[in-house]
Amino acid sequence: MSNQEFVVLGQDGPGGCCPGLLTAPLAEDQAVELAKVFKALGDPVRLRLLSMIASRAGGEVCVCDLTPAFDLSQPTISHHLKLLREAGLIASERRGTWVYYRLLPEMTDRLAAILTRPAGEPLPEPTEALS
Amino acid sequence: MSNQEFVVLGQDGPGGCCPGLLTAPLAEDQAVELAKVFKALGDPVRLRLLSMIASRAGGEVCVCDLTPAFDLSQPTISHHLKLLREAGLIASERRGTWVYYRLLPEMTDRLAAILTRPAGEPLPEPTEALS
DNA sequence: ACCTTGAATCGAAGTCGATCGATACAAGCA
DNA sequence: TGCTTGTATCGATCGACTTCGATTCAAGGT
Repeated sequence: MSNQEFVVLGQDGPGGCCPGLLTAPLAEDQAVELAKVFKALGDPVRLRLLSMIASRAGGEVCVCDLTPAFDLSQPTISHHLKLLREAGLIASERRGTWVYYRLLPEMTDRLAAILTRPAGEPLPEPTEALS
Repeated sequence: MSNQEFVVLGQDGPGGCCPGLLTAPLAEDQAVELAKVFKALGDPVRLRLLSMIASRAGGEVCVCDLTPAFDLSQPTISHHLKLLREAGLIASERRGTWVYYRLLPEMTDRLAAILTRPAGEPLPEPTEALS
């Protein structure tokens, strides 16, 4: 593990919280960081992995339970889990022979906040059919 | 326009709303559909485009205002706008010589809901440092 | 020590995606 | 009609991504 690059995202200096994406033009740096996380979510396999991990009672899933749920090789699943981990969406812990993954809800919370518009958005026309 | 494929996402049969991603294991079909939208968000240029469109007072932006904001060719910007449009995130309308884009808040609202966990999530350990 | 099982890493192969220049299409104006 | 400007499409290039088999690493058990 040398030049691996993990997503940290903003930190929202004390006082200010969640610039928003839908309210201000989003600086290039923030766009690059955010895109990494969304890119991690932009694959059906990873979405299902995340969903299986997040929805598990107890909050943890053994890789040995995830791998057989897909028609993919074990290295491929491991690769996808690594991408989700580097995106800051999940964390892993080894206990004995097995490795357990769990959701990092801070990241999904942050994404949800970023995609939420601040209540009374003007909404130019209610539902004018466009292209 | 023949075999273009636009994302419609779920429709949430009458009564049930927003399965959630974080609460249930997410079926393969839904994962494929959702992944298309997140993939559209998984690029810094598209995130900035979406942000510029969404945060614009009046709700509309002319392409002629978007293109010069990037160090990219006009066909490239047009391509990114097309992907955002096919993902159901924005819509376009031609008025005379110019084409205007606006946000489709239904999709961002849906994504925000999908990423929101249902209030009292157990949260196994408060903040135990993992890998 | 050796072997077995679970998981990660390592190349390699094939596909997908971002970007460009060239070109086509749309709309207004001379 | 032709010219000009704004936008979309086309075809090609090049890098990134998904997937695999083979291998390596980690931990236990014999």
